[in-house]
Order: sequence, then structure tokens, then C-alpha cells
Amino acid sequence: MEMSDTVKPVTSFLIEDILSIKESTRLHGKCCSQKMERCSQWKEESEKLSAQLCPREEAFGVQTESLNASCSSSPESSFSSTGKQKRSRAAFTHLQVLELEKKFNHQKYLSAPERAHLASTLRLTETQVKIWFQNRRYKTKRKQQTPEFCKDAYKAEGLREDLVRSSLITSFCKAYQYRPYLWDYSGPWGPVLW
DNA sequence: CAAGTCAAGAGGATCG
DNA sequence: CGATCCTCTTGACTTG
Repeated sequence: MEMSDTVKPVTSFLIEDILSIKESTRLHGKCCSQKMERCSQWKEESEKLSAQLCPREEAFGVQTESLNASCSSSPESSFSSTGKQKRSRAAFTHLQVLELEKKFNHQKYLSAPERAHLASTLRLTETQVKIWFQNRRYKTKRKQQTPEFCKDAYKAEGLREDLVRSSLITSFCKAYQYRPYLWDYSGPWGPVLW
């Protein structure tokens, strides 16, 4: 099923603030500076891995072990004490997520051949890539709805926009605590993701 | 331990 | 009818 790319542009004020590290740090003090520390660690790691992998997307045929890392895409069945099969949750590597995000930033929907290619490149199953894009689109949609909801809320309750703004950024910081490398999207792939 | 994230499950809708 | 979509939920996992 080919769908047109109808993703709405994201509220710009939020993005601007999110992408301004200094501003976020000022607003969130310790919380954000810790995250930024972790972010730079991740960034370093990602850069090393990317350098290993390939410099450009076209060269993606080159595969390395680094992509496999901790991803449990092979569903080894483990059982709980009750004998029920334990549900496993694959944790994609940062590089896998990075490339998925990169692709998603470029196109919100993948054709079957594109999906197959991306899956083999990242050493994931096609289903994993499909589900990742599905979840990612849903996440994007929810994030877009949140600022609209907040705007309505502060209008209705007479709240100040800067306060709402600051709380939105706090939410963002919280939301990406596990994926600090997403700050990278202020970089060459801009203008942006959400 | 509560709260949050996220991959995967589930169910209904749509399309060729 | 199968593949894929959207939406919401579930359960493993992490963080403070």
C-alpha cells in the first residue's frame, strides 16, 4: 500500500528550543546537563561506529558486527517460572536506531524492497523494520497532538506560553532520556524530526 | 518502587 | 484474501 507522505510540519517553537542545547540546559539545569553528558558519550560512540560502518548511506552494503550488538532479533524462547513463554523485547543498537531515524526522517513509509534492503543492512527482520516504522509514525503523531493540546490548555486556563513551553521541553528531555543521540538531529539531517 | 520508554501483540480498517 | 495501515495495550526494561 503506497501512502502519501502527509505528515504535518511540527510546531516550530518547540523544535527551536529543543535543538538549542544551551537553552535547554538553562531551563533544566542539572537534569539536562547530565543528559548532555550522556549525549556526548553516545555521540562519540555513534561516530566511532558510523566510521566503522560507512560514511554514506549508499555504501550501506558494507556490514559490520557492530550492527548486531545487543539486538535480540533472534527470538530465543525463554520461559518464566510459571512455565509461560516469556515475552522478549529486542533492544536495537543505537546505530540501528540512528539509521532507522535517518531513513524515517527522509521518508515516513517504506516500500517492500526498501524495507527488505534496510532490514538486511541493519541485520533486522523485515517485520522489525515494519513495526519500528509503524510505532515511529504513531509516536510522531502523538507528539504533534500534544503541543496542540497544550496550547488549547493554556489558552483555556490562562497559562503563560513560556511556562507551557518550558514544560514541553522538560517532557522532551524525559522522553528521550534513553536515546540522547537524537539530539544529533539538529545536525545535517535537519530541519527536523518532530 | 513508581513512572517512563519502547518493541511487540492485538484488533479493526483499507487497499489492490 | 493477504499485506499493511493505525491505534491502543502489554510486558520487559531503565531511571531517579
